[in-house]
Amino acid sequence: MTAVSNHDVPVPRIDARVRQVCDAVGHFIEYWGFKSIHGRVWTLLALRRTPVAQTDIAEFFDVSRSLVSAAVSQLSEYGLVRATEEHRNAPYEAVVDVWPTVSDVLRGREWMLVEAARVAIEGALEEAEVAGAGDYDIDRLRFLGALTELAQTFLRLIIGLRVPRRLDGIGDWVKRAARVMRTLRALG
Amino acid sequence: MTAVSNHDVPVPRIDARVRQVCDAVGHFIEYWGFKSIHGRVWTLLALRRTPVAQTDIAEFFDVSRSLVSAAVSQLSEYGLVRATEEHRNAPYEAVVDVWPTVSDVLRGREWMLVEAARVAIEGALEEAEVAGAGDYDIDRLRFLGALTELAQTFLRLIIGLRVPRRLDGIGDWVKRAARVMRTLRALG
DNA sequence: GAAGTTGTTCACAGTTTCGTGAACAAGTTT
DNA sequence: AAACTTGTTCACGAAACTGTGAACAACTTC
Repeated sequence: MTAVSNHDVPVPRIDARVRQVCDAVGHFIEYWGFKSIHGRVWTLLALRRTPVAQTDIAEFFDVSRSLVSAAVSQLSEYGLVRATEEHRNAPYEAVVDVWPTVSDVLRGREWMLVEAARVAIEGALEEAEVAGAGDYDIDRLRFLGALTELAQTFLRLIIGLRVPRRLDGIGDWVKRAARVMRTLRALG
Repeated sequence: MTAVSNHDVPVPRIDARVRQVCDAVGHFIEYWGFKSIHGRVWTLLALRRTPVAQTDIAEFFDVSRSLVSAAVSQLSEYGLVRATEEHRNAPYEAVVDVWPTVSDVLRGREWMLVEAARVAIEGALEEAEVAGAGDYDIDRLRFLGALTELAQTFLRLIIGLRVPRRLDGIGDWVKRAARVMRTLRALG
């Protein structure tokens, strides 16, 4: 695929649309601790019918091969992408079932953060009992403690959740989830 | 409060514990699009029984007054903190009910991101119908579209949710939420 | 096996982010 | 009103992040 032959083959218009989808997913997951390039690469692999080589990916997004190499290797570690063959130059495909990874991230990252807060609050409460609360409002501290436990309850449950993997059945899932959430909302 | 008199007054040990709590909260909210200093300042104000001046805040965290000034003014815009009097040097207190702000953030930030993805996917699907799908798997594209709608359903419901404001009653809330989440889990 | 292609590594440039300190404005105290 | 304290603004460093290009290693093809 040299420059000359490339000149004669017009880029399909669908490519531009798919690129927009990849960018949107990239932006979205940027707010979830991943990098934009990870979302873009995963989305492209998820949408392509056949596995894609790193060179193609780099060309598609107009970025360097080094960037794609790093992104693919990290996505591979996360288990979000896999090589279709054994050898080094094998093209990659997306792992469509991303929930195990999302679940792991929540368990690893969010849980640790909340747990650190809970421990700190616990320590402050003990110190307050021993040496006095000083300028601080102990009830507020207890409230924060209760909130961390609430967060941990949710995290535990969300981690155990099952998210639909295939297209069929997702409609029902949405409806049932909506009904349950309405119930939850009424309780608040 | 000069350097000399300060030398004689030992820093209460509870302060160090509270600082740890503030740091933990700061780290946590860093993953939610805010800055660490915002979480630290809000937490200190929330835990102090009386309003706090900016100079005190800066001293407490050992950061510059300029940083605190910016942080407080942004927290003020968010409605997470408020001056207790009208004049410029008034000390600040925390707004404990943070849910309206969290809700706004979700509505503003997350919704826009998901909506952008949905629109892009919609466009790609239309293009595929007109000009053909090329190398792409249309079912996968439809699946992504269904996921964005699922996400939007959840966002809509979460935005309408009520989170407890006071300490009393939070225990019940946690229990009921847990029961509902177990139900949801069983559906998945 | 020589030449070309693909993936990896690494030092580096461009940008963004975080926080500082100095200068200034606003308010307080004596 | 002079001296001091407090809050604001802004230009600026330090550090982190993103992506690049060149050099190299692993593979393929002719």
